[in-house]
Amino acid sequence: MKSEIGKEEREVFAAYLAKNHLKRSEQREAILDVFLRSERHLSVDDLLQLVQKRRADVGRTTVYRTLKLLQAAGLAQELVLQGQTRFEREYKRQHHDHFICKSCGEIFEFSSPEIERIQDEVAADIGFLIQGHRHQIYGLCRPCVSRVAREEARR
Amino acid sequence: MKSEIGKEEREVFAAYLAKNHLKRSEQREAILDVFLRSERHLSVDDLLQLVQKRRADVGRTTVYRTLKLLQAAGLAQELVLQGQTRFEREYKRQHHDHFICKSCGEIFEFSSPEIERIQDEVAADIGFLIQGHRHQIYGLCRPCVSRVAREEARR
DNA sequence: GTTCCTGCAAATCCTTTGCAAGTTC
DNA sequence: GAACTTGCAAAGGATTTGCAGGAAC
Repeated sequence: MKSEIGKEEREVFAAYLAKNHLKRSEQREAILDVFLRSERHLSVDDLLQLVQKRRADVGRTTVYRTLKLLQAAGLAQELVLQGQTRFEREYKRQHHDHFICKSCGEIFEFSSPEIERIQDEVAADIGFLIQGHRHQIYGLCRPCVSRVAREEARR
Repeated sequence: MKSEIGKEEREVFAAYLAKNHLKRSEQREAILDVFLRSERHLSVDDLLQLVQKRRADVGRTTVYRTLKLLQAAGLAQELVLQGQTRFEREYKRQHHDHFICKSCGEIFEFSSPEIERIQDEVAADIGFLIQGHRHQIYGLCRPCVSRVAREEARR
């Protein structure tokens, strides 16, 4: 079972390490495994805590260092949401952007080819070569909108 | 002359201070003035240096604190571009987003009602109430694209 | 006079780095 | 054995906070 999850990513990581004369280690594998199993947008602390459940001796420093490797290998991507740095899987995932609920912190993903198309047009107008983008929408998610509405009504 | 620039913003700031039982000070006025005169996207350091040209005794702490007030008063807005915190004028400015050139660091503004419209649609689909957004596009600006192309050709 | 501001130094928070000991190749 | 990795502690950078003295109301 364990070996099924993220098999491809594991190979990509192994290849990345090999290509750069780096070594595998139990810590790196544990971190990658936990990272791949979590579908969420993890902070360094989230990841550290999850990893430490499995191996209590893994240090925060190693998590930071491994995340850098995962990014370099194209497996992870860093986002800064509401001032918080988070990481998500990147490998072979469709590009997407984020809604962030300011009330509950929930993060929703979205993607819009139409928006991307318009971006390209705007960029072409000023001769800008796009290499990447970040698009974050803040507000309240449906449950929080309802909750706030109820609270308002109660006053 | 001096009194003409940002007259309205000065009034907004004065009103904000009054409403919150806060006091005016020469430092705050100097910071606001420098901030309003600069059309760029300033880091705290940029702003500090500019302010200190006028009043060498203004401390970094005061700049931080005043920027918080300017944000609360709706006069300034914080952006995080390429990991750098910057501030720009917000009062009565049309909403806009940013292109950032990774090579020269130049920042270009853009706005697209069409993108905003699509955002609204996507948000409506999931019942999300939009309160704000950040949309940043990274890449190379026209001059840098040309420069890079020339450099490539020379090899 | 009371309340608010200011600058400094110290404290925090997040992240990176130096290093000695342990692993992988 | 050589080269790389680890965790710790220390260093860094950015921002905030405690506080005593100074300014605004």
